[in-house]
Amino acid sequence: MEPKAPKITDVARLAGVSTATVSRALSKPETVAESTRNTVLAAAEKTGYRVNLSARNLRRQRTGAIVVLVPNIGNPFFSEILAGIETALSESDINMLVVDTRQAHMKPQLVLEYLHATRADGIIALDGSLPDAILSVASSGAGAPPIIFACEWTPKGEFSSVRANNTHGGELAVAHLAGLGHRTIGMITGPQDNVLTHARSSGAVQGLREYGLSLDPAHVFCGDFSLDAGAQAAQAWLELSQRPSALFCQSDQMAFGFISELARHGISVPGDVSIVGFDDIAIAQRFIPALTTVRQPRKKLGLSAARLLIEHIGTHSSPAIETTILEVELIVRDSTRAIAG
Amino acid sequence: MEPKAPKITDVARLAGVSTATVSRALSKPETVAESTRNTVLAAAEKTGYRVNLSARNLRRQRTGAIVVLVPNIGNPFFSEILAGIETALSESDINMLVVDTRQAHMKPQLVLEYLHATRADGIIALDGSLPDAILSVASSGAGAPPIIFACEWTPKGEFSSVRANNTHGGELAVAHLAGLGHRTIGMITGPQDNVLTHARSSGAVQGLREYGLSLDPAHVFCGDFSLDAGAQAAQAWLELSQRPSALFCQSDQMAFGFISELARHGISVPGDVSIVGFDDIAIAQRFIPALTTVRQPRKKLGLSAARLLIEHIGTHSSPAIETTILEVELIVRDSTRAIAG
DNA sequence: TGCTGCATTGCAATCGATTACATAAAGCTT
DNA sequence: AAGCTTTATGTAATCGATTGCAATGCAGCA
Repeated sequence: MEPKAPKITDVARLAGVSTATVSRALSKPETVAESTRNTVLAAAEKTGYRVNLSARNLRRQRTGAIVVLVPNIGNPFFSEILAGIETALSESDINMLVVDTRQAHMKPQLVLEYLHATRADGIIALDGSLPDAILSVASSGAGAPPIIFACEWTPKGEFSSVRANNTHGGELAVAHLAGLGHRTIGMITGPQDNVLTHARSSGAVQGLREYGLSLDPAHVFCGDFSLDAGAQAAQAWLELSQRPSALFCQSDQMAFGFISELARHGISVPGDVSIVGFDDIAIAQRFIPALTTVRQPRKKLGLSAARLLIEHIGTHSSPAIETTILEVELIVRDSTRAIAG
Repeated sequence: MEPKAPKITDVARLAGVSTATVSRALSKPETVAESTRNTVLAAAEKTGYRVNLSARNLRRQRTGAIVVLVPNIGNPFFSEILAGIETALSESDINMLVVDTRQAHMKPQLVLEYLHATRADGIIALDGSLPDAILSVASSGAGAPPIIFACEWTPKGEFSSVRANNTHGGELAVAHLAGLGHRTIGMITGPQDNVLTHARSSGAVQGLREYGLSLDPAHVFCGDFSLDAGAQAAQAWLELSQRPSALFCQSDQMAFGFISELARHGISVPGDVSIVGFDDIAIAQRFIPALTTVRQPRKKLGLSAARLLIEHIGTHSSPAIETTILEVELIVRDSTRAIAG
C-alpha cells in the first residue's frame, strides 16, 4: 500500500543498465552515450525517481547546505539580504539554512554545532558580534567550512567579508547636512563596540571636518539600531539645552523612532530638525516625512557574499581573505532641509 | 597536515568499545552501562567527534530539516513568523531551510524538488497561492512529507493550517470605525483570489451589517498588501467625488502607502480620514500617525505551525486535517478618530 | 548445580548513491 | 592486421552511522 520511493537500482533495472550508468546519466550526462542516456532518463521519469540527498551527500562528503547566521530574523533589514543570498543559491544546488543567533549569545554551544563541516559546506554570518569562542573555533580547524561575513565583519579582520562602504556613507550623510547649512550636527550611533558604528561614525567625523565642523560629544547618542533606541535618543535630545539642528541616525529604524517620538512632543521634521538615516529600508520612502537616507545595496550584499562563498566551496581553495566593499548612495527625500536663516 | 574529522570508529577505538556502543552511548545513553558511557563520552570529547549528519540521516531515513516556503523573504511580515518557527525548531534537532517561492510561480519544477521526502521531513507553507500542480503532488504521494500552512491556507482546505482569525479581525476593524461614527467606510483588499482577502472582507461586511451599514463597491480598492498598492489606492481615492471618511486597509503596508500618498496631497490622517490596518508590524506604532491596526500573533503563528509539524513528523501519523485559529486583537492608536460631528 | 532472565555489548547488515578501476568494444594509425 | 587510443559501461568498494540479532556474563532462584 505504501509505495516506496524508487531508488537508483529501480531505475537501473528498468533501464537495463547498471546503477553506475544511471548515476552518470543523471549527473554527468556527457559521459554516457546518447541512446543510453535517453533510456535512463525515460526510466527515471517513469519511476518518478529522485536522488536521495543524504546518500549523495554522504558519498560526496558535503552537506549541500550553507548556514546563514542572522542576529535577528525578525528584523526587516536582514530579510533583504537573505533574499539576495537565496537568489545566488538558487543558481546552484545549495540550500540555505537560517539560524537566529540571539540564542547564540546565551548558548554558544548551540551555534557551534552549525559551524561544523558536518552541518554546512559554508557559512555566511550577518552578525559581526559573535562570541570569540565561536569565531576562534571557526577559524581554527583545517576542516572547518569557509565563512564569509556579510554586512558586518569582525574587528580583527580574520575573515573574508562583503560590506557596504559605511565610512563613505557616514561622510555623505553629514556632508549633505552640512551642505544644507547645518552647523551643529548630532548623531545616534549603533552599539558602542559595533564595527558599523565605528565605520559610520568615523566617516561622519571626517565629513564634518571637511566643513570645518566637529562633533560635540553631548550631541552623540548611543543606540542599537532599533526603533526604541531612536525613541530613547529623542527623549535625551529633548532635554538638551542646546539642540543640534540636524541629526545623523545610523539606521533608518532609529530615525523613525526618533522622528516619531519628537512628533509626539510637537517637534517636526524637517521643520525643526533635519534627519538623515542609514539603510534605506522599504518604508523609508513612505514614512512621513519620506526619509533622506544612505542606501545600502542589501540584496547585492547577500548576493555577493553567497557567490563568494560558493566559489570558496567549489574550489576548496584555502581562502585568501577578501574584502569586498560595495558603494552606497545618498537618497535625498523630505526629512532634511536647508537651515532656516 | 590535514587533520581528518574524527569518526565513530576513532571514538570507538579510543574508548575500547565497538561503534555500536558509541552510537548508543551518544543517542540512547540509558542503554549503556554508566562506566562505559563515561569512557565513551570522554573519548568523544577528546577526539572532538561530531556525528556526520548525512550518514545518520541516510540510515534513519530522514533529512533533519523542514522547508519553509515563503512568498517573499524580503517582506518583514514573514520574518517574524520565521522567527517563531525557528524558536520551535531550536527545541528539536531539526533545521530550517528557507525557500522563496517567487521563482516558484515561474518554475514549479524548482519548488517541486523541495516537496520531496528526500529534501525535507516536513513543510511549512506561508504561501497559500502555490500553483495547483505543486499542491496536488504534495498531497498525493504516500511518501510525501506532511505540510502545514501557516498564516495563509488553501481554499479547498486539503491541508492542516494555523492561522489568525482574519474574519474576526475584519469585523473588529470596521466595528471600531463604525463605533466612531463613520458611516461610509471603504476598504483596500489584498489580491482578488487570496484567502486572506476573502476572510477579512467577509468579516468587514459582517461588521458593517451589525451597524446597519454596507460596503459601496466604489469604495473598495483591490491591492496586494504592498506599500505601492496602498499608494495606488490613494490615487484612486483622491479621484472619488464622494470620499469615505474611513478606510480599512487589509495590511499595514498598504495603510502606510495610502497615508503617505495622501499626505503628499495635503490630506491628513486621522483629520480627514480614519485608517485601520492589519498585522501590526513593528513600525506601526512609530508611524506618524501611529497606526490603529489588528494585531496578528505572527510569532505564535510560526511557533504553532512548527510545533504541529514536528508532532506530525514524530508520530508519522497520517495527518487528520487540523485547523488552528489564533485570536487577533485590535490595537487602537492615532490613525482613527471619531467623525467630526 | 543448573536454569532462566536481564543487562550489556559486539557483529555485521544496511541506508542509497558515487566513483576508482577494470573491461569491453569500436575507431584509428601505420 | 596488430597495436594503441578513446568511449561506454559494469563491478564493487566506499562514505559513516544505526540497529536487529546474537553472544556474553552475571544475578536470582529452585
